[in-house]
Amino acid sequence: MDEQQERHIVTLKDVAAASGVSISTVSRVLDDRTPPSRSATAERVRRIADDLGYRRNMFASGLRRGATGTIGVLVPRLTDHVMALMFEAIERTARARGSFAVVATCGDDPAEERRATETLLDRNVDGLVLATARLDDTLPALLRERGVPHVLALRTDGVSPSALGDDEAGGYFAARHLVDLGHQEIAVITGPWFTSSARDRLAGARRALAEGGIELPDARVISTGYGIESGHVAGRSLLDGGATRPTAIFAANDNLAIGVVAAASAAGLTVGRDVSVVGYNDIPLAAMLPVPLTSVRTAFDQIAASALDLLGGTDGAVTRALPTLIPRASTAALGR
Amino acid sequence: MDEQQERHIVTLKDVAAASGVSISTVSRVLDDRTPPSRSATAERVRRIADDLGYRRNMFASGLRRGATGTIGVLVPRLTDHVMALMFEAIERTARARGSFAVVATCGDDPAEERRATETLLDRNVDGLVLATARLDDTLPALLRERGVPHVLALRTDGVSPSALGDDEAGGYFAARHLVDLGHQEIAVITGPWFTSSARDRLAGARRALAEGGIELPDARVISTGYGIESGHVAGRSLLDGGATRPTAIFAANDNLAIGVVAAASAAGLTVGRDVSVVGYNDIPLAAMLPVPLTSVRTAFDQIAASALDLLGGTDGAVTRALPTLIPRASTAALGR
DNA sequence: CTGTTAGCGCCTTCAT
DNA sequence: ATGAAGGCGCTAACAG
Repeated sequence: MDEQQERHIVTLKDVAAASGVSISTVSRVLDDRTPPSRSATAERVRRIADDLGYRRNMFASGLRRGATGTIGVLVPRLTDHVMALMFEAIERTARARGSFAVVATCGDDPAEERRATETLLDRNVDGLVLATARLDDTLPALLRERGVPHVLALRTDGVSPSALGDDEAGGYFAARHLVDLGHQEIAVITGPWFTSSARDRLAGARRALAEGGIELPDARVISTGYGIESGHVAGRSLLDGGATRPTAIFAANDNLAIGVVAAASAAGLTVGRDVSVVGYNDIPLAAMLPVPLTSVRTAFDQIAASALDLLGGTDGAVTRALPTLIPRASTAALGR
Repeated sequence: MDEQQERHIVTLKDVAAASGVSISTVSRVLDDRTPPSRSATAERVRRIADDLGYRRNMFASGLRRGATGTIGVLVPRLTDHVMALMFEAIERTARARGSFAVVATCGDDPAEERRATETLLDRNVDGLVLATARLDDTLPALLRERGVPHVLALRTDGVSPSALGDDEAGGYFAARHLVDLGHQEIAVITGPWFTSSARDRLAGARRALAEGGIELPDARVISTGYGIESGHVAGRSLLDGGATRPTAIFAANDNLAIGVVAAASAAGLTVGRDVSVVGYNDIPLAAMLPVPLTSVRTAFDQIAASALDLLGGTDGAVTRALPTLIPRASTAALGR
């Protein structure tokens, strides 16, 4: 279809020459930020630009305008399914709003986080979405000082604008579900203590248990990482406990839950019969496990939308998207 | 530590003024592409630039130089663990070589793939890594015509430079492993037929079976998607078959294998005893499943390194990184 | 609405 | 080794 050989890259000058108007006119006609003119020349210029295969040079354009139509996203790692889902949601949302999302990964290392942030800022992003916040992190404060537009996603430092899931409610739903099934011996495995999500999910679970008049001794609360391995270790320590073994476990993350399930299998227990397990986030895999996993579904799209809203917004707001409990076979009433 | 308030962004001009030299000198001193000068002024300028918190404006710089130090990566989706692993490997490698990797996702839709490619090219990437190639895809041809530096990763169209895993060898290892365990009734579930990886893995499996003098009837070969769900469906159809049921299944992807395992559980079969299952890629989850999954480990880092090598290279080469079989509990000798 | 003019910040000849 | 000058492609004032 396209016959033009793009050996030479088409610039505004070429389009101007071909249309017999000035460069500025072309620039204005092709400006996508204003409602497009419907005048005859405008139409013609647009057609010619299209025929020639003109594409705006983002460097030149970005140099001149302030903004770049790019937002930077920082996540610990994309191999964490939760982060991949979050980023894809942000990417979709950004695209729908006409911008482009670039991602950088930084593991769990604050120094690396700084470095990655600088890298993104160097690329003149219009704003930053951080899915890395620790409660003890000073990066958000630094960004606030520097006046860099930013928003925290999934986790908060308690100060900067944040687009969160309602982790307290999610934790409540999960634990309430177990209580409703008649469980009394319940344990909670929560994520790293430096994440707001870990604390809030535990707080929600505590509320549900308190309502049911159920004790949650400290020995039944384990704070650990967010990886499968952590769940495996925690699960083993909970399930090997013989008589004191809990009949139900709320893992504050599907990875943890998967680790727990593996530990249960290894201990000869059947999940959904001998022990009930609830996860969190409802990653697609949850539904496809040998024993489908009950989980709390996080509204990633809603969080992404809020995040981009807040990026534009004026000052420190916090949104909390309500999650949904998805009951599956991994949880069952006590005593079958 | 940094005391300067970056209200005003520091440019070369500022550094020049503060050091009492010309802009061009500063520009030269700070040019990271050439071996850094060790002269007195050079050292001083570098120090001042650092103190002032100077950061090169990539737009201005990119506008002037041709290159941007950015490579674009195109993947179908990051929620596919394989793609997340591939991208992270590319990101790491790129960073180690001083560039930055940006990713775009495009699903399985060729039209969307074009759009995403244009988006990346608009951002003046120095080159493109595509992990999306279909055998019937015309995008690589288009890029070749246009002279856009690019390399295909994981999958090839058979023409453009490609950094692949040795899928034929991997398929061979997987099937050979099953043959060695004494299995005779073996089925293969392979990925979409438009991917070179699906075809090559099947070809390797065929070779191993042929060596063992084992038949692979067409009914025992299923070509499907690369998702868990596809594996579940395929697994069900293979395992429900009563007497004709295979004793071992090679799934050309861990997702497929997980789906098969779920189907096996649902059919009341114990994986590793009643049926052996081999996956492919050895995603971290594979080792953590209730029954740890035997899989063929893909050398993502090696593929990433080759990909970036080929991006710089002259013309159409193909590299194939040798994978490794990782035996686990999901495969066992026939008859226990 | 259109064209002219003047840079955005940086890099790179070309002279010194 | 250094400085002066021009321009990458685009956009934002400023006239007309």
